[in-house]
Formats: sequence, structure tokens, C-alpha cells
Amino acid sequence: MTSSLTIAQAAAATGLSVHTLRYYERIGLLDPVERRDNRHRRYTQEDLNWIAFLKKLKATGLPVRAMLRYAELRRDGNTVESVMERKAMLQAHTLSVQQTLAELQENLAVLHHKLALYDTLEQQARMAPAIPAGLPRPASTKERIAP
Amino acid sequence: MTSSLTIAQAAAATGLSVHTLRYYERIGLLDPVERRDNRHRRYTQEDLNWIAFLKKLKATGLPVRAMLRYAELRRDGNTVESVMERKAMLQAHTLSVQQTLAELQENLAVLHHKLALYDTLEQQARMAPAIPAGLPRPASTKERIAP
DNA sequence: GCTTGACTTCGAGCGCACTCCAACTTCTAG
DNA sequence: CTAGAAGTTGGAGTGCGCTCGAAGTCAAGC
Repeated sequence: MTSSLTIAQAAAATGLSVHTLRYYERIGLLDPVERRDNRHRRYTQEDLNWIAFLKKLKATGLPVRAMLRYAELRRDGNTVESVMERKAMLQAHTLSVQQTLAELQENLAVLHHKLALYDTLEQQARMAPAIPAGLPRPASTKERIAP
Repeated sequence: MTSSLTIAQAAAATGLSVHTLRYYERIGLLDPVERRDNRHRRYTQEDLNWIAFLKKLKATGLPVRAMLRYAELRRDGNTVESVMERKAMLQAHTLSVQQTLAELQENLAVLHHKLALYDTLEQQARMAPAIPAGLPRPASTKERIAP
């Protein structure tokens, strides 16, 4: 049921490369993965769950260093200290993600605005496609859409 | 009115370092900045506007390479080709930002969920703070909050 | 005249997060 | 028995985006 996976299968399943999987284990993001007799890694569902969570942390911009700290705390087990610090980390990170999100939304609005300007500008460029740079022109195009 | 700024002032105004300002100019993200007789740079409002826009592109994850392409196109003036390609770039980028945004929102939800679990876990850890690892325990803590 | 400080250039160095290479072992199929 | 595919390790290399150091210029103030 909980069929364990080879590293190639785990890579396919997680979207990470085999290189990255080994790298993550090497630096301690992953606990030492179970081996078969031939020393080949076998990834369990637990491993995959943890990797999936790491991916979410990464996708939200948490640096590997912080993930390492989190992994370390996790290894300490569910002591009061470990749980408290992990929770604090997640809270801080969640806050920063919220800020990033808000910022991103503002910037997205700017991009949309900019695109609207480009609609205008594109029309103008089509109207007078061959105005040589340096000649007097109806103070518009470049300035109008600045920067 | 449009008082030009020294590099230090421009750095303060934009939030970039003087190093980064010079670096951006060196690689061509910024057009050669106007100089005083003593070769010191003077940043105009136009420069600052462009830098502000670059910062938005950067904040939304556009790689410097792409920003360079955009800057190059901008230097070509508002020809049909230049405008079309810049617009296409912005459209593609806007789309990718929207996707990032959606993904980020999902991940944020996961973080919130995780935080709620930590509330529970924290209570449990407080209830039984000294359970030694390795002893039998009421199959709960670690597994319950996995990963 | 001399120091201080803000600027200049050029090139080297750095931190991050992988990514790849070389040499080796092990299993499976033909 | 051999070839090939898939895994192993340790260590080196890569790409990105800065960041810094060294050595020099220049203007202002003591």
C-alpha cells in the first residue's frame, strides 16, 4: 500500500530532480532516507508529504536556511520548545507572505495599467510608424507612457 | 524643480544601493546617467521613474535578463516592433504574475491551516511536556500533525 | 597645504540553490 | 557473460544578482 519509491520515482512524484532530492538530504532538509540492501534510497509517503510541504515553503519564498531550522526543530520532536518555535516561524512567514501578496497585487495592477497604455501607444505607433528619432514630434509617445 | 540627485540621494530615494545603481547602469538596465563636470552621476526624475518601474518588474519576479531586453527595446524608441514586443513581454509577465499570485494564495491557506494544527499541537505538548522520545506514547503527536 | 568625504572605475568575490561530473556498484535482460 | 540502466558518492561547477575592495579623483573646510 504505502509502496516506497525509488529516487527517480520520487523525483517524478515531487517535481524535484534526483539531484535536488539528494542535495536536500545531504544538507539535512530531509532526514536520511531509508535504504534498501543495495543502498538505493526508498522514499516513503511520509517523505513525500514532507517534501510537498517543503515545496510550499519554498514557493512562498522561505529561504533554505529557514527550512533547515524548521527541519531541525521537527527532528527534536514535539517538545514545547520545538513546537513553539516552529509555530513562531510559520506565523512570521505567513505574515511576510501576506505582505508579499499585497505587494504583488499592487504591482499587478500597475502592470495592467501599463498594458492599457501600451494599447494606446501601439495605436500611435501604427498611425505614424516611420517618424525618425530626433525629429520634432508632437510631444507624446515616449513621454506619454514614461517610464 | 526637477532637481537631479547624487548617486547617494538616488539610492536613498529608490531603495537600491549605490552599488546596485552603478551595476544596473553598467549592464544596461539604466541608460548612461547624466554626469556633472566632475564625472559624478546626476539622476533625473525620469531616471527615478524608470528605476521605480524596474523595481516593480523585479518585485514581480521578472529576471534581470528580461528587464535588459525590455530596456533595450525602450531604447529603440516607440516603433511598432518595439512597442509590440514590450507589450507582449508585459502581457506574458502579467499572466505569470497572476499564476504566482493564485499559487501563493493557495499556499497561504495551507500555512493558515498548518498554524491551526500547531495550536492544537502546542496544547498537547503543554499537557505532556516530558514524554521521553522512544517510549510508547498515545500514537498521536508527530503523526497527527504530519508532515 | 592637508585631511575628509563623496564620488569614480575595474575587477574580484560572494551567497544562494542547485546542477553536474567522474568513478564506481548493482541489478536485469538477452 | 555482457551490456545497459539505474543507482551510489564526493566534490566541482554554474547562473543569478548583487556586493565589495583597491586605487584614484575632486571639492570643501580647517
